[in-house]
Amino acid sequence: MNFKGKRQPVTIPRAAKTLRRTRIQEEKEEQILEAALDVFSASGFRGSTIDQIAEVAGMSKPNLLYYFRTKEAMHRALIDRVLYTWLEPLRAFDAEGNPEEEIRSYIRRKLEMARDFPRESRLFANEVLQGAPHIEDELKGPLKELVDEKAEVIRAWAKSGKIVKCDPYHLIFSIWSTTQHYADFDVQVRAVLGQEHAGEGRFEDAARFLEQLFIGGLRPDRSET
Amino acid sequence: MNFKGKRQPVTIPRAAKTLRRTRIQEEKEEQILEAALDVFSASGFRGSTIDQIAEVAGMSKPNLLYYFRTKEAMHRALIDRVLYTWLEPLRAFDAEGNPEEEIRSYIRRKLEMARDFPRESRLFANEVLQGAPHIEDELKGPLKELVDEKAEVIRAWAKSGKIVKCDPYHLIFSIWSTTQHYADFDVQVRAVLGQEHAGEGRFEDAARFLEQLFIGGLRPDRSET
DNA sequence: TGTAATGTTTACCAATCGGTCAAATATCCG
DNA sequence: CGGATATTTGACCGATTGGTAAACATTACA
Repeated sequence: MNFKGKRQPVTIPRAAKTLRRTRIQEEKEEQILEAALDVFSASGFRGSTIDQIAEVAGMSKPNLLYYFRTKEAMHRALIDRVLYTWLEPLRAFDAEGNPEEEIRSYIRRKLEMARDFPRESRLFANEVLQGAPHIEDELKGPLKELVDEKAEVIRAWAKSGKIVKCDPYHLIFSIWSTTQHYADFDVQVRAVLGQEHAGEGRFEDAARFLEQLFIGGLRPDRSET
Repeated sequence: MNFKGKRQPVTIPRAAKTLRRTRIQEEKEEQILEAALDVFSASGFRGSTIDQIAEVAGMSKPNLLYYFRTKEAMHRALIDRVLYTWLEPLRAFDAEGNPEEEIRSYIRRKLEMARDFPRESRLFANEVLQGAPHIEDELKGPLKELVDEKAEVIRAWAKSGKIVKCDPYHLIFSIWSTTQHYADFDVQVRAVLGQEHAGEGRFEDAARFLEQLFIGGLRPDRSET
């Protein structure tokens, strides 16, 4: 909390007035966040050090701190950036579409994210797992609102008999958990599958299984009491 | 790697010869592991400090280190102790039983563990999430062997038409992920459900949903190509 | 081209990290 | 009781932590 005359660094002049960000700023901040994603996603916030990030980013620690004044600021910037894309698949969930096809493509999209952006998934997993000390507001705010909205869609589907009657929240949880499992618990998945089946094909296998499970499990055949 | 004449502390004389462990040793080691579980499960290995554990355990840091010579030793002892009970539900999986009932009760047991032993679940989640640097051998050894064995059982069920044809490994993964989600991502679950539905009843709701999903999804009705 | 603003680095700081040591204290047992 | 053993503690260590100060280098731009 001191700003004793030090030249104010430009760190994240988010929506600042006329302050343009230079080319170097864009590049370096990108470079830093890329490295920070590597480190934070692998060790969590407390377990990561600025030195590690600096080394991965290929720059000196004070140079890092010129762009992001604290470790927290780096983490915060990363979370903010990642949260939006992380929620995209759920946002694409369409009330007008065919339920079976919507769920199928939601699963597929989430699985593709687990395959293509595992670090982003692990970043959140680490954060939530450790009590979400930095993103509690995001969870109770934007996330909850979006889920509430989509849950209402699912509830409507169930009510009109398009899918089996079920708790929409736990349905969403189960899709999250099953798909993200392949990013977050990757080493365990690989270890259990063994070398033979741990190739990239595991995502195909997972997709096949999960679609079968969810489509079969939600089909409004003979609904339970 | 120094043992310059220091009186060897008794730390974990696992299966040591005639060396009885005193009452105090039992108590203190228990007390330490309890505190270590608290801290490690909340912050991961790298993010936890011996001082934190000492404070939670209500003893001085050197006293802690009298019973466990290093932070790693503490973590290792904790992992070893927890791994066994963590695998119990899967071990109970019975090849002779009724498939539907076996899967149902496996889900229920795993869900009970998520409810009653969330710290144990998070300890593993943290470890695996961060690349399982301390338990790789356990994953590729005992864990894989047990899963291989149970996967064969499931495969047999599928072959004989008792359940739908599906990949047994991904079935097991999906049960792990959906159930452990309620321990590992507890804060997120609570945040999304909101105060109204985040009570203990959420485990009942989850059990209902998951049983419906898995039983429905695996029922050998009209199997896919 | 000059100069003001921006970017980078070296040297450093106090706090905390995992862990050690010797001395002090508590417990056990004959 | 008394001595041997087991337990506990405060003081301390070098390494690492997040972060700073200020000198130095580069860039953008008039």
